[in-house]
Amino acid sequence: MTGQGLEPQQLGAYFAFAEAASLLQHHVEQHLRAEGGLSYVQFQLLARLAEARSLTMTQLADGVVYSRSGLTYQAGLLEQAGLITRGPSVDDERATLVTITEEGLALVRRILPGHVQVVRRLLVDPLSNDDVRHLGDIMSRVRDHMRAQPPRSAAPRRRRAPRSV
Amino acid sequence: MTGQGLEPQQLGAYFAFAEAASLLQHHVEQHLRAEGGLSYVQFQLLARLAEARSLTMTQLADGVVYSRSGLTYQAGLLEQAGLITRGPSVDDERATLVTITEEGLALVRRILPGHVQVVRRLLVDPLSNDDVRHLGDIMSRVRDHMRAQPPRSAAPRRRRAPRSV
DNA sequence: TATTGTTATACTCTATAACTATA
DNA sequence: TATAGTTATAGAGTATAACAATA
Repeated sequence: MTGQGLEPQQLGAYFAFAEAASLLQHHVEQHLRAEGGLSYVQFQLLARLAEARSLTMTQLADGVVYSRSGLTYQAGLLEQAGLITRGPSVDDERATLVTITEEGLALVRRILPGHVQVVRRLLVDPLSNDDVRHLGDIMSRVRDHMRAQPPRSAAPRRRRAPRSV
Repeated sequence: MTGQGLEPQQLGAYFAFAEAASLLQHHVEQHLRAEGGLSYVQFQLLARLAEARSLTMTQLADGVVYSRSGLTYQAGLLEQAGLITRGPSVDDERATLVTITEEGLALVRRILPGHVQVVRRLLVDPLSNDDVRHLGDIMSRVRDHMRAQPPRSAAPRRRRAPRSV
């Protein structure tokens, strides 16, 4: 049964979680921009491609971007910068296959160590090994639970409520 | 000693944390916009004011917004919408005192239950009481550790690296 | 001199709707 | 018909720099 409110402890956990995530993201973004001229989204896209080498737009979008056109926009920037290329897919001629270039790989390799160091310094250092294990376990479950929820990245096309403020 | 890389387990915890935070934020934003026509930032500002009634711009900015002008912009919107008022401070005539209106309070009261329910459904429900306690503890420590790091909200005024992509 | 806040401006990013093409 | 991707467009948001006023 999904109850009503939240206990103070639960609310506190939520607030701490939200602020920690916001702070970490802000620090990481500053580092990525200063070090590689990339936004967080751009870095995530490149990091995925660094592992997979080639992905379709839809595969690339999943979990990173919440609209199709948003990915097209970012892919356009990354292609202009020579970090990726886009070409047709042989399996499915509707699809666009995105491939990381040597320059893209080089950029990821150059930035990644510093990125990891920021994460270590801000997130890992203040925690014990046990904490980190717990955090990974808890967050994996929460993530999987949310992934199973309705709205996903490039899936269905829905409306949007207007901003009233 | 702050070491070099991160173990797979540590990296996994970071990825799960980052994705869970992104997903939660996205769901919460959708709810806030649909239910109250507010962005997440706007809701955070109002929620703070609902508790404190009155805060200076600097106090209000802390932990929510990372630039002064960004807060001025948001405060302008909230004031236009009749949710807050801005006036001079008696203690410090440089300061602007932001006060939430009855309408602002009513809006927060109307939205908060649904907001809490989203957080419960997505973050709290898949966790045990023990998990939640752990999460709160871990995140509080991480948050405090990051708060103690150099860059803070409306503090010093620094440069920004150009976007190269 | 340092701090508080605003303004002007430029830019990044996101998302909806309409469209093309292939499955 | 459904899916993959692009384009056009409009709007929201952010941040830097320059500025005015008070401490």
